[in-house]
Amino acid sequence: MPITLPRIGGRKSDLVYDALKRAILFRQMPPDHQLLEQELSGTFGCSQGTIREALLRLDDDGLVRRSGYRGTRVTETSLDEAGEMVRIRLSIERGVARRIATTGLGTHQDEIDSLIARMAEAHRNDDLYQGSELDRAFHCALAAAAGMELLSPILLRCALHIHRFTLGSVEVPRQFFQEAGVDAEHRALLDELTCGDPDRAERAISGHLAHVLGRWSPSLYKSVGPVVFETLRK
Amino acid sequence: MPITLPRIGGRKSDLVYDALKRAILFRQMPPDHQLLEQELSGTFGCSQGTIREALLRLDDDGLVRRSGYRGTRVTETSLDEAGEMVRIRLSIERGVARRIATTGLGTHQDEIDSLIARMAEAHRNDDLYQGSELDRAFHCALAAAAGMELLSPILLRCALHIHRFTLGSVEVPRQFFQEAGVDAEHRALLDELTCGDPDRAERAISGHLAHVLGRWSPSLYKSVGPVVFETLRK
DNA sequence: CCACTTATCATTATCGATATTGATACTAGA
DNA sequence: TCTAGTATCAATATCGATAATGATAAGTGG
Repeated sequence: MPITLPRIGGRKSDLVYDALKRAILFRQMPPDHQLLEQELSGTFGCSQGTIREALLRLDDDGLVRRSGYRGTRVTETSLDEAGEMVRIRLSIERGVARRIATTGLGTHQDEIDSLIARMAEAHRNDDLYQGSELDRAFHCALAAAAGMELLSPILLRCALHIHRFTLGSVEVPRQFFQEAGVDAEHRALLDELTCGDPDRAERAISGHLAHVLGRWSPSLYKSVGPVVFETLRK
Repeated sequence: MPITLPRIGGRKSDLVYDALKRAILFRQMPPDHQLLEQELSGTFGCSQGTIREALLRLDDDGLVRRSGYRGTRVTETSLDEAGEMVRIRLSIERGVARRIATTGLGTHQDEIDSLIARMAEAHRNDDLYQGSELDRAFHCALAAAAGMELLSPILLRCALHIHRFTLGSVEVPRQFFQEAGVDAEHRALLDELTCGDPDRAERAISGHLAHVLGRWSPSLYKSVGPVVFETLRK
């Protein structure tokens, strides 16, 4: 019987990246907060180069801004920009939904099922960060299943900034997050997506995004405007 | 009189990044080509860490795919994915155009003028790579002027992959590129954008993208479908 | 012959030290 | 006092060497 030991090893830069990302998403590090490579290398007990690698990734995520030789700072966010992210995300995911409706999930079926399960798990454990990571991974996997892998990074980025906005300005009651429905909701979404009808699939994904956003951040949802989620692409 | 010397210094990783990017865009390194950090460090005469930094950036651009401990390879491209990039880009730029129509270019005026001038210069020198870099910077600056700076990276990425597709499968006659009209074209676009009428601005940017794409890659333009460029957002 | 372990190899990941940069405070001369 | 030049400082950027990883080939007991 294979006993589970605490995962030792793995890339240190990943740990640093995750820790910093978490801190930024939850506003423990507010916008404009400065990050020093050497200081962080002390904090995390690793070398400056490892910190640098994590910071480079955060920079590409748009969570920090690096200006050569002059330091690294946490970026700002705004309702407007989050709104734009929502619109782009919606546009991408509509296309993804339509394509999945006709081609199915292919080899990504298992991966996607597993992601839904792990998301439910994270929700049970009340792990917001893990939940948001998995949610992004889930939608990203849908894009991959639709054969739009080059779009995944864009989608990932949009979702990340949306999550950053919603997590940073938490208007969310705890019990919502623990709500058992999250699991069923994703499975229902998946059923609609694979039903074979593009219009129905598109409506399903739009509805899902509207529903979730409306609960997590009513202000952002309102700012984008409900009508945006209702119109069909074609 | 300050004599102009060849720029020495600057970040080495930038030089490496540019050189590799160019090679990928022009298909001197085809999809699936493997890039070895140590070999490249020899080629470029710098350390492995510097190469790594360049490769990380290319990875974020989506031009290469790094899989930990297992190597770095040039990614694939396809007509379908390029088409998606075009649609996303169009969607973003329409929003940018509408906003610029109402708010103007603000402090970005000079920067944008300068970019147009440098683009014309690159065209005169027949420098395709520089031309494409500046074109992306131009559209990116428009987004920034519209106050959508978080969108810039996404736009940049879309444009990059579109350029990669068009540059990689050159159906382009040389004389087109040297055509004097490129400069005037961008200035005319700018005039339309700042005319104050959102609908007109949106039509202008859509027309510009359709026009340019149609000349650079008729097949991609056709694949996306002309009608996509015609419909108004609102 | 086969499952399972071990060795080897190609490649990336990490480290600690040092070089470079850009901003700012300081200083000497007109 | 002003100003050009210089020293200092807080940062990142780079380097060369070494460690860790994953894939695969080679060996080993059954």
